[in-house]
Amino acid sequence: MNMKLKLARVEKNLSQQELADCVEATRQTIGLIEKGKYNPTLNLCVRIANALDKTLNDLFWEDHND
Amino acid sequence: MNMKLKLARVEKNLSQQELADCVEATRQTIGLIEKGKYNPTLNLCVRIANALDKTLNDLFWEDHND
DNA sequence: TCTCAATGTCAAATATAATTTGCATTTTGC
DNA sequence: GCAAAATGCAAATTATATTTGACATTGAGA
Repeated sequence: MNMKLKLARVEKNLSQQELADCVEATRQTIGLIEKGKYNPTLNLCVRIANALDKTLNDLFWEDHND
Repeated sequence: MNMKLKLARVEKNLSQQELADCVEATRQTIGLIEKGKYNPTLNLCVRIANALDKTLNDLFWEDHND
């Protein structure tokens, strides 16, 4: 479950459909990424980050310092 | 051309083949990503970043503040 | 020069990300 | 309660990331 992405989207008052339109993806793809059931491509991650004024790390990076 | 990735790999004294083995990918895939001719998946980007002790932003984020 | 490791490149095959379509379920506001 | 928007879900299809295998090129060292 990618909470960071979902929170960033909701903070911008965007529906999954609206975000999908912004990044030229489909609603389903956004939904799956938010649910963590997905392995998107880098380009799509970058488009999403830009659309939400975030960085890759903000949305997709987990610090596993082990 | 993804210089940041190439530099991070060379700093660790890893060949493309060795990095590929670390992240369970092929030499060709690593080579293409370094050449910027490629759109890897998020999982692979994360594996590469971890292998090189870097973050997603370190290797794959360009700041286009416009 | 002669290897040999490292890298570049190409084509074909495979794995899987992403789309499309349709319908079910849940919210939200009237 | 009702209607519409938003989200979840699943199968079939398309697009493309990744692999496999092979061969060429480059650079460093013996």
